[in-house]
Amino acid sequence: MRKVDPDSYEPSYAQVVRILQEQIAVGRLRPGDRLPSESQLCAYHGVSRMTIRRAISILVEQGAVIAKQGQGTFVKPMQFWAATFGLGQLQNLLSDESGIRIKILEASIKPAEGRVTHKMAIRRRQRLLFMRRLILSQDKPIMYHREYLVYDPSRPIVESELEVTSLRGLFEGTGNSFIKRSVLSIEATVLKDEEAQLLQAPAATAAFNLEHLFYDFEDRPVSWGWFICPAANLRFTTIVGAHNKELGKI
Amino acid sequence: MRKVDPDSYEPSYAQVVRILQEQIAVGRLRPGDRLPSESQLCAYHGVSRMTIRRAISILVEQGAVIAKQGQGTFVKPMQFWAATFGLGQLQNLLSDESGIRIKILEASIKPAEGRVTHKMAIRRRQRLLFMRRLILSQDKPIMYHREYLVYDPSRPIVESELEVTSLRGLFEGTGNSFIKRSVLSIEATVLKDEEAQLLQAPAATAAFNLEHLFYDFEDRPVSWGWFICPAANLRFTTIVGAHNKELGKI
DNA sequence: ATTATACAGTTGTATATACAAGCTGTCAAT
DNA sequence: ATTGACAGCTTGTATATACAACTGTATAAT
Repeated sequence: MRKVDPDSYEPSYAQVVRILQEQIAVGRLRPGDRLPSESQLCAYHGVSRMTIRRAISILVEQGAVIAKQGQGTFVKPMQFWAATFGLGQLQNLLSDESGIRIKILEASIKPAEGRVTHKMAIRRRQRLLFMRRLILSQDKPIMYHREYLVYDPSRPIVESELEVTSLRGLFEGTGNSFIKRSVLSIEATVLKDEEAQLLQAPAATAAFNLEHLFYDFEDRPVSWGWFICPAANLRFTTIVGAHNKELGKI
Repeated sequence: MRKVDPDSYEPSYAQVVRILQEQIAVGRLRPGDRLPSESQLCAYHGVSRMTIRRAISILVEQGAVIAKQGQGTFVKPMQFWAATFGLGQLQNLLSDESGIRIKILEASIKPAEGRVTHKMAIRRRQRLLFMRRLILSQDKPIMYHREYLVYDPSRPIVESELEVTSLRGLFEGTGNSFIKRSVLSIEATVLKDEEAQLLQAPAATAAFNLEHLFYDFEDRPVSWGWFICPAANLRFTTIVGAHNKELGKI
């Protein structure tokens, strides 16, 4: 079993993390097994207990092990529910920055009606900016975006949104610093006729519907919208459990 | 501004975390702002630097702040891409443990053909157990599951799977300890005729397709399957950015 | 036999200390 | 004006120490 090399450029605590991760990934340590106690690891690796604790606390954060006071630290079994899917995958889809273009289909002022007033917590008939965008990759449409924006002179969000023509700007862009948090929601849907036509997809195609609701620092909604992305363009993948990156990214 | 109370039951480092989180959630600290330096926080709260560091490292883990050596620690802007969706939501759907029942539609031995041999990395015509399950909630079908399992006498996974009639067993259940990791993938699909009939849904309904591929500790695939869940039954939601749970779970 | 007590071993919290590494501005030498 | 050295700040790594909280076991008292 490998030990910590104090002369390595890699910090001691990181080495301990890596070594323990490997032990788990290889199966030397199996779910339910107890790790060596902190003092044992100290003695073995020749580092202080705080360094060992730092390493183990990282593994606890990752969800790889669980520490029980008075008993020891144990390897966690794979938790199906622990799986998480990140929007980073969407980013991959749109990574070829250059080929991405945004086409604005509509930008009009509408009075609020129906669901919008409720979702955005505003008065009926208050003026809203309604936008429809088409995200193109190599001039082929891959996503369709509809969005309501509050129209408030004191908040220059609308103006900055109008300037957004790159996808980067759409998310990390100008309006970003006005937004404190956002509620996101993913549904599975079937393309409506209008959507299918715009996305140049056959009718009744499966698609993801990513709904977003942005709030400013006063906790007022500022934007409500949806991204429609045909299933063919998007897939969320993740790995849960022990996996060793070095071992050939299995 | 609140200080750490050394007499509280709550550990000092946790208090520091909470206080800083509140400062961010309330907008007292905004994206891009620099936090007080560690030594300033020490002096203010009357705790040691290690305690402050521990608190800050937790915020760094959470992605709320970013620490830059030589410069300081800064509040992170909301990162759209940082959003993650957990399968825990699925668990909610199936939380009313009692009402859930699993109906086995089929359990037959088949020789491997086509895609399966590739996905599970086995020889053609090797014997596989093929299962079809229907997950019912209050006797109404909500999910449809198809799965291939390797049939290996030395690995008693198949036997344990056959006994699974509760959903808990399906995931956290008996076979769990044999599985080291799993690759999960979510797609949007449209129900096929067979699926729609089984799920008592109209044809051409939108649905999620959750594909899973389980590996054992020798990194051999042991199970490949899909959950089909109509969109009406499932929705993934998450919050990204600064949110204050105490502030009325907005 | 049952119940306390004590003890050893574990993780959890907290402090004080030292030095390394990185950034920025100031000031002096060129 | 440019360059270089340095001081003063920041976060990063690592150690040694002390005590608290918890668990399980062994031992002693009842």
